Amino acid sequence: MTEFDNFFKSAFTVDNVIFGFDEGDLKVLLIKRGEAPYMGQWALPGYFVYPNEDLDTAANRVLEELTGLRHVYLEQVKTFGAVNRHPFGRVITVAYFSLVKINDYKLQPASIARKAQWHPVSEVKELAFDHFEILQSCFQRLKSSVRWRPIGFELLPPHFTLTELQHLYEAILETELDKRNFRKKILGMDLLLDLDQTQEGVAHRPAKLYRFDREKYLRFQAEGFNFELKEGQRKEVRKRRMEAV
Amino acid sequence: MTEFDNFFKSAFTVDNVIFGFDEGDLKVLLIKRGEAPYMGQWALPGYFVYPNEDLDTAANRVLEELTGLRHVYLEQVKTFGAVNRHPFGRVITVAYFSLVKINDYKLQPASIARKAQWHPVSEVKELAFDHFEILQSCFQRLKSSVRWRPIGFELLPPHFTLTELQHLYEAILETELDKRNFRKKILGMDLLLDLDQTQEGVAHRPAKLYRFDREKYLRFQAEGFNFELKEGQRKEVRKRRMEAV
DNA sequence: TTGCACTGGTGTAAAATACACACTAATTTC
DNA sequence: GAAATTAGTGTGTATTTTACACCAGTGCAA
Repeated sequence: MTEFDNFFKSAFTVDNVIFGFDEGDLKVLLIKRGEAPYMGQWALPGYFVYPNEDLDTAANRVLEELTGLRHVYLEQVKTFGAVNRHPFGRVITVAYFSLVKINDYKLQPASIARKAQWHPVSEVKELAFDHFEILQSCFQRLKSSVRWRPIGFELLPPHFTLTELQHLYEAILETELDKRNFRKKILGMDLLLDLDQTQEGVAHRPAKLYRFDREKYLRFQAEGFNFELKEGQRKEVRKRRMEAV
Repeated sequence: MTEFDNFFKSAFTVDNVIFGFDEGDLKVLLIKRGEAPYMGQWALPGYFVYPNEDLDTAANRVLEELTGLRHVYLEQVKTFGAVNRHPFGRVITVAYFSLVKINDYKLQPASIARKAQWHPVSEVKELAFDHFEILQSCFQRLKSSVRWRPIGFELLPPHFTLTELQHLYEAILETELDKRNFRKKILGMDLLLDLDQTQEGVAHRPAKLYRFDREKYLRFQAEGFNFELKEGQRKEVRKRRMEAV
């Protein structure tokens, strides 16, 4: 028993914004609440942090229980602790986002029980607690992270075409990119491995398949190489400035 | 009494990395611990979050108790919750950084009692708990924030010269900037108000004084204007790449 | 088999930005 | 009035971003 035990303690949780990419849409995995408060509403998956658990571990656990996936990209974003954010008492929550390849994802028993479902990010309008705000923070963070590090690949299957990759970036950045400039930039980073394979079963000229070369990325990163994807930003700003006039 | 009360609860705190700028050095306000654990060691100022307090409020309170300052720039950075980060029990801490003008800062009774002292960031080598890691995260965040938003002004007195501003940026970014390019870029942002005054009491040609035009900044920000300060980055990367070879 | 629908794939020129670089101007001090 | 010190200023080159349009390969249907 130390002086410590006299201080106020609170419940604390992690909430995980699980992003996936499918059918050209950026999606987020939500859960239909089966209990009060906010019964029947959609919410972010989250849970209490156990006493013997680091924060990252807890976030990974929440993710794995739902999707069965481990070793996926996970990033801590922000902590939400408004006094009244939970009607039953003080709960502080650490928000994470993670990136999963939807195809890898096998519905876990837990996720069926918890009625998990993918929702296009752009169509989510309302969530339990302050989860909508949390979602927005995480989406914002994903947007800025993706410009600096090639984390987009985490959302695609191991083999993908350049067009798929571009659509992914467009979904995340909520903008349109120029095909030629995008390809120039991405290929110029020298992070893609040409697999000498092409798509099959498509009713048009098949595209080449690539995979992300993680080893090369790590080597480049150590050398201080810069992966900034600037494209579309200046344009965006200019557009907004015009609109403002 | 709800189901809630059965869950594990933990103590949680905020820690505040208070940056200041003085004598050309970026500094951080540290406290000499007067109690176990880590008695006698330097630590970041921090305290428990009260039951009726939001996180930002707690961070502001910690800051005000030490410096007497309110309404300064404050940014949440990251939450640290490793199981054993505190020897007396589980403590989760939310790290913030804040930017204060050292000249405004009046030593508060509380800060004298707590033996607060400014330390050049570059000379801090070891801190209590995981505070060194926290400091590094916050410094890193300051570095990247300062490239995107003109928050540097928060560290300078209301009136300053361009050279002072440049030294500040150099201290934060840990690099040297070219005088002419820096001035071109900063003045081009059109955020500085020329005060038609000059320095006094200096033994050389006196410099013009400027102040930051916050209103204009807010207006520009609303228009989606971009304040990126890119200078020095490409150079840095290239240098590091050379070294790596 | 031919043509249509569809998506894949490619280069270049103009504009904006980043970078490197060196001298004159104004003031104090001795 | 000479020396010392910092303020202030402009231009050319390299790099990056941007805008933009056509031919190529495949499946499918007529």
